[in-house]
Amino acid sequence: MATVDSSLVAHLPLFAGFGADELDEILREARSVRFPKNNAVFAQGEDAHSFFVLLHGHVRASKTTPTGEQVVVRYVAPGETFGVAMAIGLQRYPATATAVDDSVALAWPSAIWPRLVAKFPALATNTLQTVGSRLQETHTRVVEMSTQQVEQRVAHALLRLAKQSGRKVEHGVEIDFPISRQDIAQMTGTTLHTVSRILSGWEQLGLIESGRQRIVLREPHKLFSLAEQIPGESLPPVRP
Amino acid sequence: MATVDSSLVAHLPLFAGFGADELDEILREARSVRFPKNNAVFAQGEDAHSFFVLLHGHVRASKTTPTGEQVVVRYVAPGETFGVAMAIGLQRYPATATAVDDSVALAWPSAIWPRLVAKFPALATNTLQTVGSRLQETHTRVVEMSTQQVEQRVAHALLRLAKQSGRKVEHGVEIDFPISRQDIAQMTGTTLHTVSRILSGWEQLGLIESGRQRIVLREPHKLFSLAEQIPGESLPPVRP
DNA sequence: CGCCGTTGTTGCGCCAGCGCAAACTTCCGC
DNA sequence: GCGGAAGTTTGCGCTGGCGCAACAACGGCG
Repeated sequence: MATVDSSLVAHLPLFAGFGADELDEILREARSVRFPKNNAVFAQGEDAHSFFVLLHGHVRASKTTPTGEQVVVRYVAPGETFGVAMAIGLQRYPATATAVDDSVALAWPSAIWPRLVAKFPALATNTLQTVGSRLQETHTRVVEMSTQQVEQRVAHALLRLAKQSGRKVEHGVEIDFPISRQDIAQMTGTTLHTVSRILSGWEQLGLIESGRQRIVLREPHKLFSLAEQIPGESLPPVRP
Repeated sequence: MATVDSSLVAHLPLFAGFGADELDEILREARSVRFPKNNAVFAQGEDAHSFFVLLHGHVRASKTTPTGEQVVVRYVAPGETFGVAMAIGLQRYPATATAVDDSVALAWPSAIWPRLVAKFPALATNTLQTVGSRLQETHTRVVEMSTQQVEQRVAHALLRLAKQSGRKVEHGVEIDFPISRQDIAQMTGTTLHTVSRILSGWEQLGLIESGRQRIVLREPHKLFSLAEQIPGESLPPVRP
């Protein structure tokens, strides 16, 4: 297995403050793994054998309830760490990770985490910041679900996805991986029917352009004002 | 200012793995602060000057939206850390902390966190576990809000509060601090009206006993089965 | 190139829970 | 002991969004 070029990952938050030598030492312990589109990286409840840094592609983390409903926890973009169950004191993965596109990740055995952290304490503080940010984001999501209408939550979700994984295209910003109405429903706590209706409405208004598992934001700014809208205020009419 | 007796806090997760000497050294940097009932410990947006360990009492952490709505993030029980904004990379507190009862906390200046962590790396790993658990809990909350009815969410909320801060009383388990219908509504993403109706219903059924800012769970087990109930199934009738 | 599974759209009826409003109870300070 | 503030209860009407159902469009595969 070819070693990973440290210059590719040196700038990642996980490795902030590390010198080239230290980085090499850490990377020597990693293997690079390829996950074809729609394949599982790991499954909820499974023994947390490894933790990962995503290099290419996109990974969806989702939780399944005892009654079978699925909720999307987050989408992992390149450069982000995931599967850090061991670091936060879990023996098993609390969610399922699925590659939504052909993806490549670095993987370390969870078992070496304690040793790595003992030798490189900055790993712990860097991970603490990462997990802290995720806690903030999840709190934001709780606040949104508590106080906003479905339409606003969907708008926020799209804007976040575009910010995290948006790609400039001719007519706006396209979300850079396949995502269905169902996925968006599971991110925002609603049904695919409602999401479909909302997106159809927005397409009518020219705010977005969408197809099968594909969404382009044509008017991110208008979408943003809609996301912040107080229910009752209405969007200014669109010029035909 | 009297120094804190290390035996009182030695067992806390934050200090797991520390010897008496190390603990003393850390505690020497702390001051003990008293917060009367209904006083703020810190406010959302304020400079994150300190982080805390709660010794006595109960603290509510809540977030306020730009439009003025409040959402309760969590209740802090004795022994728990809170206000660790600095550790997760924030300059300002992301929420407001209010003592809901007369409370006492240890406080460290946030500024010394980097120095403490450099000297005692276990602080970082311990905090990582704590923040990780909170992330799990918050995810659970998102899943509940996405998939469950209001009644089930309220039941779960009460059970969690009772588990965390329950006190055995004659007729059941009482939540050991003043909590209003409004507070529960802000924890579960509903309105105080709906919470009031639900609690009244449960009181009729003899599941709980409640008064002003006071709730006793009389039948935690029945409440639990109600919390897990698939909507549509009904609770077995109560014997008169 | 045609079949089939997956994904998306849309109409319709219903209801859980919200918004509003008003009355009541409990607690606390003076 | 009184008055006011804070918390709670309850009725009523409305509606956002869900559940169901049927259909349409797309794309991958043989």
